[in-house]
Amino acid sequence: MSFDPKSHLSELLRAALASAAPGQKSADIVIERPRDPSHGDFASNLALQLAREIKTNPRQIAERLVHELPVSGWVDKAEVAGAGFINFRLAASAKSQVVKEVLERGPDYGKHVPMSPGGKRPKVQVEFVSANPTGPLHVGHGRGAAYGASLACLLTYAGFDVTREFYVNDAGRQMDILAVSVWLRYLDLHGEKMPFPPNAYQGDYVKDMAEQIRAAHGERYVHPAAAVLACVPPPEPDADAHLDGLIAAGKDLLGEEWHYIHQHALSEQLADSREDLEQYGVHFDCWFSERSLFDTGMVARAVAELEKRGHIYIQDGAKWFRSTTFGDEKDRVVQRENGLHTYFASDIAYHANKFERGFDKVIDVWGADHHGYIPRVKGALQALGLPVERLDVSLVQFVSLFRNGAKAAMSTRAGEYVTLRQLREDVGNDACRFFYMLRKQDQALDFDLDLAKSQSNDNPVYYVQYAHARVCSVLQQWGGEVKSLAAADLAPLASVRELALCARLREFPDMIESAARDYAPHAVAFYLRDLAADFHAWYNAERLLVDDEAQKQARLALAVAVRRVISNGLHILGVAAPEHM
RNA sequence: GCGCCCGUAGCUCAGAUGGAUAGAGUGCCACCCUCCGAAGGUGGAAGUCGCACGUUCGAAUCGUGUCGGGCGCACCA
Repeated sequence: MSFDPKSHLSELLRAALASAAPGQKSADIVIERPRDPSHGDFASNLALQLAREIKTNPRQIAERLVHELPVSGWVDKAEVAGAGFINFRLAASAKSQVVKEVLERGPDYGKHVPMSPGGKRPKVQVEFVSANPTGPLHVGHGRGAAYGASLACLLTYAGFDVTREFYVNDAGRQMDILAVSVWLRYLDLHGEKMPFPPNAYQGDYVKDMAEQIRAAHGERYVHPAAAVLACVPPPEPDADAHLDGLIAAGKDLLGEEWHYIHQHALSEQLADSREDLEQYGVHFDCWFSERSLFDTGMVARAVAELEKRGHIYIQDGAKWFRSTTFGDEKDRVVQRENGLHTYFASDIAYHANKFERGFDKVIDVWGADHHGYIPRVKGALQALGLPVERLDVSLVQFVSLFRNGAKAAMSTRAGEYVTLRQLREDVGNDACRFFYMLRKQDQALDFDLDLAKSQSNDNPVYYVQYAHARVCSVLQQWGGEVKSLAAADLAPLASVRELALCARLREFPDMIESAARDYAPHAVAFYLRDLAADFHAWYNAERLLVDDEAQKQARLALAVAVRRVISNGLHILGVAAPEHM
């Protein structure tokens, strides 16, 4: 049976309240941890809140409450302080109790169990990264990936049944541009020279794919440059019309074989992203294809449903969704004049599908530049009669790269970017994942490449990992059976540092809960840094392997508990907990 | 012009539901290994929480205004 100080103190206060102020016995009781340790281990502002209601000096109320407080073996002292706070000091035994709990629950310490009687965990989906498969992932995707993966794991700890999903944008113009880019490079390899459009994909990976196709299929897809350019408008003045003309020429000349090039480019890029992410420790349960929404008719059905509900009108030959009804700044096209559906239309179908899959919560992790997109998506869900409050969008702000003190350009199209892969090779997976979590997601991040690399030894991740490795090292020298420590008598843990460390361990589940509620995995990184600091301070102040056997057992038990919580926390962040460094 | 995010120590950033003397890291200064890993620890200096009003017992936190920075306002995805 574990001991929870907050609920215990709250019960005590509830009892005191019933006799001190019966009229207010159902008031909210908040127990918080004071910042300043001299204010005790826990505090309540109950008297301050009651003061307004019952028009009495808060200090008087607090005095009365303390007087009526039932006696408890866990509480050493309850006193009135400041304007009317009630400060509690716990008995040492109440504080060190947490060590036992950590050792018993092990990898599950910090995990919340479902409160409902049926024990069913709410289903939540986290969709993140969802980068266009038109080139390598870059450092911006790296942030979204680190954030989404950590958030998903955090939510698992918080008691949710989590599904991680990647939405594959395998339909639409961007993929056609990639396919035509590959084809043009391929033609170039066969001596069919023509200017490569500046708004096509420039990266070397495009040439690599062209080379692969030549190696596998020789001249099969070759057409003379003159034939390709025959009906294509010139790049000036409309570069997009030129590019679309090239795409049309490709589809026309290649017929069914256009599909091969398109498919090859798609599967190559997707495989590359998937491998990159797996190496980064980011795993997805589901890769959801945008094209499948068209193939199964779901996009058309979604639009038809909106139409049936009277939210669609036709103007200039296009079908518009009246999103202004739901607070959007203007109405949006769902089906163009040429009959093709917009990306927005497939996104409506996609979100409707998410809801059909029965998630209690759907979380979209988007780049901050998509924030203007939120009202129209929520509006569409509302128009379809779906429970829109189940959708949360978490915006991840931009990553700006700084190299040699200057902001580096980053455009996939231009091929000027630093890939996630390069970044990982430079600073390492652990430092990379942790570095991203050192900043709140809605805060713009300046990633100084030179600094990240040169300071990699000062990176906070090593500080945390070092605490873990130190415990491992001590245990090795001790040479005893770690499991036996679960039975250790914790009474010798009495110093200020030891009890502070215990309090820190006690915070872990609360931290998980609030971080999960706020979708804020960065809180885990900050917590770990604090925990490691408490541990290092204790380690330097007191020896663990002392002669006194009881003392040694208790201290080792505490050290093992610290190691366990560090490892659980690092696991959430996708960072290794090494035994040696 | 309209909308969203942000403004906290020299620098980089935390600060849930409003709470007590606003905190870390880094940089700077002074110290600590014959002793479990010094990738560590101890102490010090460093602040008008952009600014101004307002709400109240109490505001970095909530409201209004204002200044400064970022992003977005497609029949692209």
